[in-house]
Amino acid sequence: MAARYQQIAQELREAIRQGEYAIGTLLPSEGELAARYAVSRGTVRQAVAALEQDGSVAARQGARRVVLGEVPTHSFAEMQSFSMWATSRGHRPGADVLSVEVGAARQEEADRLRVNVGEDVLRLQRVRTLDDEPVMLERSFFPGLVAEHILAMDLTMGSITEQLTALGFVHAHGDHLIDAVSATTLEARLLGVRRGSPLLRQRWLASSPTGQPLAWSEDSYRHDAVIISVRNSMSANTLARLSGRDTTSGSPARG
Amino acid sequence: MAARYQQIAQELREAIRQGEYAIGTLLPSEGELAARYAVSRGTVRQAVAALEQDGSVAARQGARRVVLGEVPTHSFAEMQSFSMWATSRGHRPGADVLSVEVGAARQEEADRLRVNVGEDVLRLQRVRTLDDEPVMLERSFFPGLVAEHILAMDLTMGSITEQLTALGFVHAHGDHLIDAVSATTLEARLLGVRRGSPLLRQRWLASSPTGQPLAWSEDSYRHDAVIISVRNSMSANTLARLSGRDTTSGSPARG
DNA sequence: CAGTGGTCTAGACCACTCG
DNA sequence: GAGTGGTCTAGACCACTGT
Repeated sequence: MAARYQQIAQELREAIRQGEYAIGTLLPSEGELAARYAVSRGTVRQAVAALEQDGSVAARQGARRVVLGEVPTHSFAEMQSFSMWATSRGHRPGADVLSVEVGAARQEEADRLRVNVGEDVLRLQRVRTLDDEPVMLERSFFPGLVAEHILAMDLTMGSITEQLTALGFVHAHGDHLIDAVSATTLEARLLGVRRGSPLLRQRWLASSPTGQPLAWSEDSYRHDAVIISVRNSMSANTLARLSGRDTTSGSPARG
Repeated sequence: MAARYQQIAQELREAIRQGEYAIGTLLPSEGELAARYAVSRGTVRQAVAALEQDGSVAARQGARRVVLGEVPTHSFAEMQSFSMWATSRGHRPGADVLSVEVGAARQEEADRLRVNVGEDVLRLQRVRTLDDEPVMLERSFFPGLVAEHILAMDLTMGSITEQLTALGFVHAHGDHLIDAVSATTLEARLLGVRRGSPLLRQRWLASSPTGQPLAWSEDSYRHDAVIISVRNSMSANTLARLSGRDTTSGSPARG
C-alpha cells in the first residue's frame, strides 16, 4: 500500500525504538541500506529524509548519519483535534456549548477565513473538558462552506475536524500563534480558575489541501492543562518568535 | 555557491512575493519549470519541496501545486538567539547578568544536558532587554564542554549562540516546550510586572549536528512581549500537545 | 586518501485530478 | 484521456569527514 520508502522509514524508526540503532551511534551508509533493502540509493534517501524530518536522525555531508533518538509521534490530526488528542492520551473529551450562531462576517473574520465581509460565518463557543473537568475555552469560526454541515452535528461530543474530514473537508495545513494571556472574569468562571490566572492561548487556522481556510479558532487553556512541544532544525524551521505589540491583533502567516 | 535547486527555490519565493504567482493560483508544472530553468525534473522537485516545507505552496498528486502565500522567513538561528531576533526586528537587545556560576550537575541538569551527575555545568541567569526594557528572564545551563568559552565572553551583550557558533559549536537542532506560568514575586520585580501576571515560558534544548546538547534554557517572557508562531501540515508535523500534569517537570523529546 | 552524503541527470511507470 | 505529481532506477560527479 504505502510507498517502499515509507515502509523502509517505518522499519528504521522501529529499529531505533528497539535499540537496534542506539542513540549517538551511526546509521548504516546509504549504500549499505540500499543493498539491504534491495532498492536504489534514491529510495533510501527518501526514507532517511523522513527520519531527518522527524528529528530522530541528523545528517552531515561526508559523515554517516547520527541517531538522535526516538521521537514521540504525534499525528497532524491529533494536533488539530482536541477530541482525538484527549482520546489518544486515555482521557474522555467533552464539550459544553456556550453559543452557536450564523452571522455576517466582520472584517477580522473575513480576513482570517478568506471570505467576503457580510458572507455567512458560523461562530461557536464551547468549554472543552477532560474527564468532565473544564480545561479549555474555545472560540471557533467557520466559513459558510462548512457551516451547514457543522450545524447538523452533535456539538457536545466527537470531533468537528474528524466529521468534516469524513465529508471531504480535509485539514491539511495549520498556522498557529501561541501566547499567554490573563483570564478575564468570565473565562475564569468558566474554567474554574482565579481571575487573572495565566492561560496558554493557541490561535490557529486550519486549511484544506488547496489552502482554503476551513476553521479559525482561539483556544485558551488552563495553564496547568497543556504544554506545547515543537521541534526544529537548521534544515527545517517552521518556528518563529513575533513581537507581541506588532502582532497581537494581526494575522497569521496566511491569514 | 548555493545549490541550483536552492537558487530556483529562492527565485520562486521572490516571484510569489512579487505577486507574479498570486495566492490561490497554480504554479507551473514541474516539466515547465524544468524547461524554464534548464534543469532536470528532479532538481525542480527539490526546489518546490523547499517551498512546500516553508508552507508557501501545497502539492496534491495529479494537480498542479497551489500557491498558499508568502511566508515570513525566520532563520533557525533567529529562533535560537534572542540577540539575533531582536536585531533583525530593529530593536536593541541587552542583558543584565543576575548570576553566573560553575557547579556540579544535579540530576535534572545531567538529564537535560546528557552529562554525568557531578560533572561541571555552567549556570547563568540574565534579564534580557529590548531597547533597555526588560522583557524576558533567562535561566540557562551549559555543559562543561562549552563552559570555559562562555566564561570568557562579555555576557551583557552579543549572542552566546553566535559566539559559540564561531568557535565551532554549531546549533543544529532545537526542542521546545511552551507553556504559560504565573510570575513569582521575584520574576515580577525583575520584569516590571505584577505578581501572578502571565508569562510565556519557552524551555528549550539546543544540540549540535551530532545531537550533543549545547544549551538548555528556560526563558520566561512578559506576556505582551512575544508571540510564538508555528506552521505544520499533514506531511510535516513537528508540533505536539502534551498534558500539563504529565510533563511539567519532564524532559523534551530528546532530553 | 577512502568513504559518505549532497546534487544532478534522464528516463520509466504509476496514481491521481480534472475537464 | 491528457496532464501532472509521486515513486523508483542507475549512474555520475562533487564536497566534505575522518583517519
